Amino acid sequence: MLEIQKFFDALSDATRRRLLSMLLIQGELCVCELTAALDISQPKISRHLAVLRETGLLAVRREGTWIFYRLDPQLPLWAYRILETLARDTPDAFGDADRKRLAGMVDRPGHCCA
Amino acid sequence: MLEIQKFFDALSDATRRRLLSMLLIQGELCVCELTAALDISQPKISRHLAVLRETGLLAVRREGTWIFYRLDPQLPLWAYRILETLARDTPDAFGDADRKRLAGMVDRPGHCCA
DNA sequence: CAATAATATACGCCTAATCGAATATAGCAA
DNA sequence: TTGCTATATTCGATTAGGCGTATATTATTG
Repeated sequence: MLEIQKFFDALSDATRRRLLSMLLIQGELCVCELTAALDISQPKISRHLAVLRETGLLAVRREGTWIFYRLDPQLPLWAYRILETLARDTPDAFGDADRKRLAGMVDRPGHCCA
Repeated sequence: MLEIQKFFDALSDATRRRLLSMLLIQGELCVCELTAALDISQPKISRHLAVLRETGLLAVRREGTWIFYRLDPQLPLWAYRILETLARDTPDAFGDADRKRLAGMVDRPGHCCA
């Protein structure tokens, strides 16, 4: 069950807010995509993903060596509402740049050139 | 201007969330009312009110020795939305008890017995 | 069985936030 | 002025959380 205190603790860090915003807008992403999108070291991304996972905000799926994260589909409505406001209505300087870096990433898993 | 980082820092503390919820639901309240409602020491309430004020979330009005706080009426929409979800839709164990204590308070400023 | 790629965790260090207790300030009334 | 009430601030101690670096794990491929 999602605890309010842990929920807001999670949101108090900018990296974690960027991760949540990306996942809300883009859907499922793997660690390497998030690392490229935010342009942040892999251990740092992994640690913050672990915090979000333990908080109960993220669901995980493994596919080979890749590990895909997404917002937990069972998120309570109040939590989802707040995350949606954060991702869509907040004047965040990062959102655009992060999505641009993701779009420019080469060799994205699941995006083979067909 | 309200900074996102400071906004979420403010929400990461339970006492500050309780203060914001009370002010959103009840409107303007003075420090002694908030102290009674939350049943928390006056210096602690004052310190957290100062944080919220400096963050840009609260507006202040003095009337004699009383100091009344309310949500800043100029709050950006995204911030107000999040606070509203917090105050109304969150399964918070404190909200009901806090309001009950406020209702039971005697000698509330501005609530003379008529 | 290597060797490599993707991801996760452990370790020390450092900064920042919170607390209780004590004290300071401001307004009002006599 | 003195005293009283409401509110704010300071102080020192403790604790939690973030960081970078290094290392461990897990799965795949040859």
